[in-house]
Amino acid sequence: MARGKVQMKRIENPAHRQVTFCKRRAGLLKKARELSILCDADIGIIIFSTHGKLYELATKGTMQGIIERYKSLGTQLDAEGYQGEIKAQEPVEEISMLKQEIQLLQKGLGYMLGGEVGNMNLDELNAMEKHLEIWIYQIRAAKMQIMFQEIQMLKNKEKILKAANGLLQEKIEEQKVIFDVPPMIAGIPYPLTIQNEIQF
Amino acid sequence: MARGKVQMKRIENPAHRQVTFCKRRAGLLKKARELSILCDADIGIIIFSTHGKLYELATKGTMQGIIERYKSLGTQLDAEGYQGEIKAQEPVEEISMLKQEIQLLQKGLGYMLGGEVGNMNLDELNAMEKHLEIWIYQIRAAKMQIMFQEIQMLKNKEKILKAANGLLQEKIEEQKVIFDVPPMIAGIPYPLTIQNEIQF
DNA sequence: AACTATTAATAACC
DNA sequence: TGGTTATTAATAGTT
Repeated sequence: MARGKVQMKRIENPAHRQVTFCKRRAGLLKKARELSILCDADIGIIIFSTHGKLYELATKGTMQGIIERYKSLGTQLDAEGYQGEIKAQEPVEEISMLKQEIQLLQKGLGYMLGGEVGNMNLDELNAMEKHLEIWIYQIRAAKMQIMFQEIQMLKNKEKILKAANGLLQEKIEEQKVIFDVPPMIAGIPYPLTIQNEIQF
Repeated sequence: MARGKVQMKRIENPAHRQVTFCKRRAGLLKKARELSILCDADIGIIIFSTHGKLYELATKGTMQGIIERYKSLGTQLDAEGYQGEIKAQEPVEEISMLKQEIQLLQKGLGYMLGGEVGNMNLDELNAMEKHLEIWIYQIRAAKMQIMFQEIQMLKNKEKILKAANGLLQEKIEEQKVIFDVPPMIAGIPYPLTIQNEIQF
């Protein structure tokens, strides 16, 4: 659209191609944002450059959200059924999702804190902030859950071990009574008096 | 781009909005195809209209392929780096600091999400975002620290209890040998075979 | 859906 | 990279 019509084929000159990629990519994303605002559409765009660098846009929620929406709709149309559930039931899946969220968060922050802010209006910034909040919440919640689970597990272990210790002590006492054993010299440290101190 | 400049906000007239959606959607997809051809980029676009209708474009492979590529890249980047050094000062002081940060964060969020954004300029928003980032980082790091400490403590407890159990068992064995006691009928569950399952 | 008067995007150049 | 400008491309309002 300027200084001569362009042929619709791959630009061979790498420098030229890079410049065009930059400019047209910006234009495409702008058009997408405009369409989303004007027509209230939810749009997700993923762009991989020749050398595999990722550029993305998600106009309403997150890319993750759009992909899930896409898949949920896709599986309706397609009997093949893919892997549908991204609902993070499996730990591995959860961790994967977490990492994605973190990446999104970082990307969003980078976008905002970089020089691109000048091109965003207040509504866009507002939306970005809401996303931020959601992302943070999700990340925090997921991590908390994992850690709480570990704590719960360890507490259970402790409980079981304490109970086992109790039984063992009882047994020793029984044996002492039955066989009238004199107390051992090398005393065993009483297991219920563990200090809540942290040792590294 | 024609017969008058357009306001960047949602078109309220439904018929008008629908027409614009059609035209601009076509334009967007055309631009995407051009970018893909000219610059050899792999592009995926997902569009959901207001009423949930799906439009999509995948320039090279399938949308599925693009999504998988996107996800693999997302999970590839590891979220290391928050192992940060929060100087474990006095617990009370730390908690107090934490509370202050949370208060600040909540205040900031309330401010931003409460519609006051209109009165803030881009620089102010930018500053607020940076604060947000810092606050989140600090809160997360501090919480992590506390939880790691608890986990560490519980692991130590477990270790000590296991050791104690071992000693007690040995003692029982000794007594069995010394006094030739027949094995007890009510066996004690072997304490080192605790499952890593979570009980609530 | 087709037609244009305009605006928006951008190819080439710096 | 990041600007400028001559042109082309997209499209808002209209028919």
